[in-house]
Amino acid sequence: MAKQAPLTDEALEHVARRFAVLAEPMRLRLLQTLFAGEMNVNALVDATGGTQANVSRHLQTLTQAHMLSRRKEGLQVFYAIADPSIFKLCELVCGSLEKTFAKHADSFSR
Amino acid sequence: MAKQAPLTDEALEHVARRFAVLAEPMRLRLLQTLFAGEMNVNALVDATGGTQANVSRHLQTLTQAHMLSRRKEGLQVFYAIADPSIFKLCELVCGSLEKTFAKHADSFSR
DNA sequence: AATTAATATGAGCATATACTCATATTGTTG
DNA sequence: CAACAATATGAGTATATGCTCATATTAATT
Repeated sequence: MAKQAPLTDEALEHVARRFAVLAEPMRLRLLQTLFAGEMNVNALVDATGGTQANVSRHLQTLTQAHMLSRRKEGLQVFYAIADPSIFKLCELVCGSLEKTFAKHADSFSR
Repeated sequence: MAKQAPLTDEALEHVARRFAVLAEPMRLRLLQTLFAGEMNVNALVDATGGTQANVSRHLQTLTQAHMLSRRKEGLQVFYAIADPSIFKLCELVCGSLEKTFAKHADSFSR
């Protein structure tokens, strides 16, 4: 097993930034919706129930973090999940949450 | 492969909350330091270079999220990583970052 | 009991970011 | 070229959260 190299402050900020991108319910909702495959903005607006402006902004955030890819086709813009590690990340967190949930039940609602 | 069940709004908020806890450099620094094993607050203050007040607050946040355990022994309080999925989470994000970093290099510094 | 040590917490300020509304931009069609 | 459709963005407001300083709490020691 390799020894854990201490991360630089800069590296830590990058990691933190990445987690921050995932720390918004609407962005998670968008990612979850895109699990089914590529989709344009209007479809995402419909699927998530958000406003067009807000969805657009969140898509920008996800794209800048290289989590989504962006493909323009005429008037429409299609987004898709670009980083497959997102799947595993969400699985991990969900799984861990379930365990914690089972153990602590009541105290969990915050 | 099981079909992806759509998450409720409440579930999404829990997941987002969990990511948010990991979205702070100082908290990541604390977690990284604790990878070596249980440690008391003073040791963590020294290791991270943070102020006592700030470290204490972040430890509280991590503990409330069930990521750390807390053990009191006389005057001292010892914290340890309570959720092993943290290790994998950090590995995943770091690995993914490295790949993205390699690909996009310059555009990465934000 | 008084003093000291280790940790936690209240209050206040500064900053970041999510949301909305309106408008700009970009590309299509008649 | 005018009108329209899909997406992006500027400006402003509200809220959340991190940080610091000072002080409170808890437990040990003399």
